Amino acid sequence: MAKVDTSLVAHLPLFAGVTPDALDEILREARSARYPKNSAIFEQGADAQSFFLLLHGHVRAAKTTPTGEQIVVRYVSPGETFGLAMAIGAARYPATAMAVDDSVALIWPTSAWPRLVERFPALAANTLQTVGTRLQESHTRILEMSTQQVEQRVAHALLRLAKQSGRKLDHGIEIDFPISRQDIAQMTGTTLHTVSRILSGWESQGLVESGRQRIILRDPHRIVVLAERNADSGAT
Amino acid sequence: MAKVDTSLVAHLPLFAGVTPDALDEILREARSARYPKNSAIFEQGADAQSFFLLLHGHVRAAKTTPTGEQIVVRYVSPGETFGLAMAIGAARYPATAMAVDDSVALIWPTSAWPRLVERFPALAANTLQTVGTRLQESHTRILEMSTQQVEQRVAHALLRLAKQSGRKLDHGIEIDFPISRQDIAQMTGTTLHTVSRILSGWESQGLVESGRQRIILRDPHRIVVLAERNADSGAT
DNA sequence: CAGGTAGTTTGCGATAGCGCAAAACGGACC
DNA sequence: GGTCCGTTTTGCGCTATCGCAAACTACCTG
Repeated sequence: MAKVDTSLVAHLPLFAGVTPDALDEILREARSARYPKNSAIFEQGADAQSFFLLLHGHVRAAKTTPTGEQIVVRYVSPGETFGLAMAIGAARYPATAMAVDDSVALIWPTSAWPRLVERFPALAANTLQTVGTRLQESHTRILEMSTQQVEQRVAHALLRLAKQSGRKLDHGIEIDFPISRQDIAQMTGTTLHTVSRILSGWESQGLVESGRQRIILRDPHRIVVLAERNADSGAT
Repeated sequence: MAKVDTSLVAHLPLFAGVTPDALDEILREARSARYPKNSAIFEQGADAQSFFLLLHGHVRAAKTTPTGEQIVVRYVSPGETFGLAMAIGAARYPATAMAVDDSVALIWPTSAWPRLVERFPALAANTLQTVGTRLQESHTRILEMSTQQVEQRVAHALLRLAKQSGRKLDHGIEIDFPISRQDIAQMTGTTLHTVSRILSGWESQGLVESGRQRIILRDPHRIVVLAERNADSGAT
């Protein structure tokens, strides 16, 4: 089993308060794997045999309804964990994970979790923190879906993506993994048609520049204004 | 400080794997308080000085936008914790908690949490479990808001309330705390008007019986059917 | 028991956004 | 360099749901 370089992960929130020796021991239980762009990492409903720490790339977690509609739960960035079904005592994955870019992740067998937590209680505390934060974000998303119009929700979604995975350009911020209109629709609870219309509108105003699975925020500041504007304070 | 009866709480998930002695020690750090119906327990944005375990009654957690709109995050039932801001490392409460019925809760100072977790790691693991479950539920709610029509969402919401806090009647299930049309609207991302129309419709079909802050599911089974029917499989 | 307040019902327009359809576009692969 | 497939754009009609307004009703209070 290839040795994982501790220095790459030691600073992550997951390992806060874990001694180097302990970290070494934790990493010895992991293996790493490479996932090519567009490959599935696990499927919703499958046995949760592993949990993951993303090292490189980007992963999309999506939930599917019985009728086949999907929503994007989140995009995972390097340094974040995913597939933590055991954290909620679930035997099966509640969502599907797919690499949207060539990606590399550390993988632990789910069965190792109870033992690791027992030996290193900080792991549970740290994981609680990140899961709690995600719960928060989830509630914010529900609030937005309940109270805002589609345009504002799309604005918020893009700003969040830019913050989380934005690559700074000379003039603007580019979301640095491939993302389609459909993906954005699935993050905001709308349709790809509506997203397309909105982006077209923004493009003609110089707010964004976008193409096939590619979005650049050309004027983040004005997008922030859009995002915060409440529904009725609009055009004259 | 009044002694809390351990036998009342020993079986709760929060204390799974905690020895009676340890439980005793944990409870010694808590006090209990009574909250009359419609009184605020804490306000969104206030310093998170305490966390809570509900013993009796029902508590509504709601989040408010800058513009004053509200959503109901959840209803807390006896045996559940709330106000766990520290779990996510937040210094302020992210929502407002209000007793919807005369309620009693155990209260720990937030400052006690790190010490308790250190002495009793099972607390962190157990809390992780419940927070994880809530995250799951949150995602389900987002999925519903994204893919279902208002009527289905209301059906799901009522069924969930009935399961969580339903009182079985001779013929039907009554939600056993006061809940308004507005509350249901805030759980499902719609308006009280639309909820009222939907309930009126259901009432005329004998699905529910309802009045001022009171709802009885008279025919849960048919409501399940409504909830699961997808949008286009409707009337002829 | 009268009056007031908070919750509920209902009608009636207005509209944001959906759903369908078709065309344009851009890459990737042969 | 041509072909093919997935993505994006755009038009157009439709409708679920909102928003406002007004009337109604149940309960609480004095």
